[in-house]
Amino acid sequence: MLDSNLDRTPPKHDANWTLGIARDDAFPEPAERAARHLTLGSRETVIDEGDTSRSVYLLLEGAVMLSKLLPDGRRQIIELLGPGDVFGFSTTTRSDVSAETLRPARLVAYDRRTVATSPTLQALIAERMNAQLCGLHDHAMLLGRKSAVERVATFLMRIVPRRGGMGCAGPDATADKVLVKVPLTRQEIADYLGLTLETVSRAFSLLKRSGLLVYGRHDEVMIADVCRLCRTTGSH
Amino acid sequence: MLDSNLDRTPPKHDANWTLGIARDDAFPEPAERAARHLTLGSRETVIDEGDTSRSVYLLLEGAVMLSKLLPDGRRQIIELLGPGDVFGFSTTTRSDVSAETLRPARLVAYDRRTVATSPTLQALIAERMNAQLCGLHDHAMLLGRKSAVERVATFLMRIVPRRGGMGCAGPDATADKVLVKVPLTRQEIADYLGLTLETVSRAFSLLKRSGLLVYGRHDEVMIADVCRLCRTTGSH
DNA sequence: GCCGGTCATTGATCGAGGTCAACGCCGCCT
DNA sequence: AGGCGGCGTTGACCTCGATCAATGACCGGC
Repeated sequence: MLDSNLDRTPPKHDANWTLGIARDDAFPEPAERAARHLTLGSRETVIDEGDTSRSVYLLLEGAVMLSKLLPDGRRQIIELLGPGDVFGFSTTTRSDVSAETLRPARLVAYDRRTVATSPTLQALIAERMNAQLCGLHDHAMLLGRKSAVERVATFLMRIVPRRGGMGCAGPDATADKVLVKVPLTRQEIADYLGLTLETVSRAFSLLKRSGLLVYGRHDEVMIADVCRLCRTTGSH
Repeated sequence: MLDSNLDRTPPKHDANWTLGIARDDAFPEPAERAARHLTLGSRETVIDEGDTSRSVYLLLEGAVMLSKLLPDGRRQIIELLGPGDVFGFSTTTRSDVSAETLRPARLVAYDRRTVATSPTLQALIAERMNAQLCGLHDHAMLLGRKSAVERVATFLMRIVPRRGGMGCAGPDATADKVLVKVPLTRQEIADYLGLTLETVSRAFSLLKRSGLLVYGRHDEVMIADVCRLCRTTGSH
């Protein structure tokens, strides 16, 4: 299914990178040659767990989620990715996770061997892996030791724009109230947090009743008190 | 992965193994000027969560565990490391995890800036990060979706020497029975698996009663039927 | 040997979250 | 408009694992 998307790849590089880490023309020549650009819509599969792949993907724009399945169908959403994040690692030639876009996305796929020959690219990717490793450490703490409400509060803090789960107390210009768009269904949030959808729903209701949350419509939530929400994550 | 087999020969630290970067008897060489060699005993702290550090550590021999604490004291053991694994990443200059040896260990600490300037070292480390990332993916699945017995079975499979959690069904030369040394207390296993020590103990007892396990003494366990144990991990 | 400390096992009970089920809301389709 | 299907909420009940507590096994020191 990855390949079906290849032919729609726009060869144009009007790509002004979101992160400013790198621009197309700044990449080492070999890397550029083996790079495939992908443009995907919302809710499209990038790769399935077990599929053969030698690519490392760099997400330029949009959002992607990585997930794994157990043989009996239990699912765990492993990681939520934003612009600049990388994925597609594996110890074999088969992907150890599935990847699906949560909204329209642009990404670049590099051949893994190519990456190894390009120090610049290697460094860029290593830098992100580093950060994502730390994110997974936090997530392991969440999955292993936090209560349902703490998990949901942590999740909400993570999707607050420009905060990334940090800096609750800082003299932030943004108000106490933030409107957040939740790009996942309750079932997906549950699979991400190691809960059931009912428990997630109950935690939302509880936070709403406590005055920490006010519903916008559809898939939007207004966080009424960011600091108090942050304090219920268990991490502060 | 952590390897509990006592007599397994550690990788020789010749030029091929460490790519010439970490030879005990030949440092400071150009690439190694910023490398510090450490030799630690069992149960020693390498670094504490929050400590300032600009180092990346490469474990040459022994075993190390990484853990995190919540402000209220809840602990999660994030990762168990064996020879060849790396740690010490962070998005800031402060370590996001604590690291403690589980048995006598030898390791090398590289300055992070040095790593960035050495493609060889960078590649070596990226390769391991890749593998450890996949390990963390598996662990997220365990923490989010597996039952207590499945977690303990998975844990045991992970510490079976030379299997690393894989290859249960293969035409493996090793017998059905394996003697495994468990280098963690029940409390530590619990903190690794997101359980309590009592639940871990009960799971052990249950596996023993089912005939999958026979106790050696102390901290040793004889796995009586590796294949059946593997099937109770939930992953196969 | 005896004693004290640490770690593991086992039992009894409790509770957070899972399961099962009913219902509500909303967008979509004919 | 009416009906349908997907998603979310809420309630009732149950279960798995947490908690509280007692006992046991082992080890080192004297």
